[in-house]
Amino acid sequence: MTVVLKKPHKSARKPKGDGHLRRGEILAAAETIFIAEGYSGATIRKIADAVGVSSTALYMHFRDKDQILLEISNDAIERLLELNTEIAAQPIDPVSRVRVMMEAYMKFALDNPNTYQLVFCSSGDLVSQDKITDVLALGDRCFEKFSEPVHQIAAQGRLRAGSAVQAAEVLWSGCHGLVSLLITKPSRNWSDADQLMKIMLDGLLYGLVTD
Amino acid sequence: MTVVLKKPHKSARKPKGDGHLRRGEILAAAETIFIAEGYSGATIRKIADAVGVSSTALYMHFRDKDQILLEISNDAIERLLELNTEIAAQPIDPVSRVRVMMEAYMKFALDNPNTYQLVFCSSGDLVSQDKITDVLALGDRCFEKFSEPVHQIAAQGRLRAGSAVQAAEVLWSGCHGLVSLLITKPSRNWSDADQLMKIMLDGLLYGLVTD
DNA sequence: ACGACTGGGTGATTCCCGTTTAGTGTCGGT
DNA sequence: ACCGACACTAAACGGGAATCACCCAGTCGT
Repeated sequence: MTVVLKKPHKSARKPKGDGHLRRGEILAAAETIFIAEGYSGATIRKIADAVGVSSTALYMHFRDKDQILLEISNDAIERLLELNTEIAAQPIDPVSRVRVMMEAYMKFALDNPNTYQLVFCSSGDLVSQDKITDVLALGDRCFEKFSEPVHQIAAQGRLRAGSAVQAAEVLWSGCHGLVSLLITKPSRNWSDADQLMKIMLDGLLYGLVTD
Repeated sequence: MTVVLKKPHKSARKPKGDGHLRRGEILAAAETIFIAEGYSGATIRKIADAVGVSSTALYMHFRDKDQILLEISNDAIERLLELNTEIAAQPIDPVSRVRVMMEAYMKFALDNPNTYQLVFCSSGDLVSQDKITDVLALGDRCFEKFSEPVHQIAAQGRLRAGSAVQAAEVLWSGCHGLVSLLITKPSRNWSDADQLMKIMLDGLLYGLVTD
C-alpha cells in the first residue's frame, strides 16, 4: 500500500521568527503519511520530502521520530478523551453511558487505525514504553472517564461479579479485542463490523450487569 | 530487557550431507532469542552469533528473517491447534468445551507472548501479510475448531443474538482483547489476570448463551 | 590417483533506516 | 560594517536486512 507522494519541490526557507510554523507543516505531512502507511511506513526522510525540507530539519522541532508520531497520536487521543467527557456530561443512566462510550471508543479505533495500533497494540517493539508514557497517561484518563459510570453501576449493586475496576477492564478489553483484530487482520473475512460491535456490547453488558 | 548471550565460539562446519542439522540449530537459537527479546530484538546477526556461524549462513536455510520467526510461530500455533483438537475430543457439553478452549487460548497467549504478538497483534508493520498467510491459515483452523462447539450451541437455539460465526468471532475477540492488553501493556497495573479471564469468560458466555 | 563438482560457509558490499556532526547562508540589530 | 542568532543542509555514522562473489573441504566418476 504505497501512496503517491507529491513532487518534493523545495519549500522556501522560513523568515526569521517563523520557524515554529514549520513544526505544524511537519506534523501535517507526518500525519498524512502515518495514516496512509503506518508507523514504519512513515519514514523521517519521506516526511521531510513531503514538507520540502531536509531530513535533518525535523530534528530542530522534534527530539526524534517517535516524538512526531506520538504527538499526532496524542492529539487523536485527546479527541477521544473529549468525546468521553462529552458523553460523561450527558444526562443518561450509567449503563447507557458505558455503552455509548464503548461505541465511541470502537468507532475511534476504526477511524484511526494506525494511531490506535501505535498506542494500544504496540509493546516496546515499535516505541519504547518510556516514550509513550504521555500518551498512555492520556489513555488512562480515558479509561478513568470510562470507569466512572461503571463505578456507578457497581455502587447500585448491579455487577454480576467482580469489582468495578475489574468490570471496566473487561469491558474495555472486549472492545479492544474486537477492533484490534478488525484493524490488524483486515484480510480475514469478518462478519459485519457493526453487528459484531453490537453483539460484543450487548453480550458483555448483559453478562456483567444486572437490570 | 537484554539477555546475556553465550559466547559465540565458532561452530564446526557440518559434514557434507548434514547441512539440515544447522537448520534445527538456527531455529533453536532463534527461538531462545525471540522469546527473550521479541521480534526486533531477534536480529539475524544475533541469531547467527548464537549458532556460531556467519549471518549469511542463515540464508542457506531460510528465505529471510521472517521465515525463521514464522516457522517458530507456526510450531507454537500447531501446539495450540493440538490443544484445541484434544479439547474437541473430550465428552463434555459444548458450552464447557467453548469455555475450556477459551481458557486454553488465553493461557497459550500468556505463555507465549512474543509468538502471540507476532501472529495475532501485528499487521503489515512487522511482517508483510502475505508472508504470514501460512500461520494465519493455522490460526484459522484453530478458530474453526473453536467454532464447532459454538455452532452446536447455535443449533440448540441457545444463542441470544447473532449467528454462530458472529458469536464465535465475538468470543474470540474478547479473549484476544484481554490477553493482548495484558501482554502489550504489562506496566499498567492490572487486576489479577486469572480473575479478569474468569470475568471475561463468565460474562461473555452468560451474555451470549442461554441456559 | 586425481580433477571436477558441489554443498557449507564467509567477507565485503548494498541499501535503507534513524540520528549526529559540522557546518552554510541569511537576516536583524547595533 | 559586522556579529550573532536562526533556518537549514550535506555528509557521515552505526546498525539493521539482504545479496554477491567467492572460498574451501569432501565426494564422486574415471
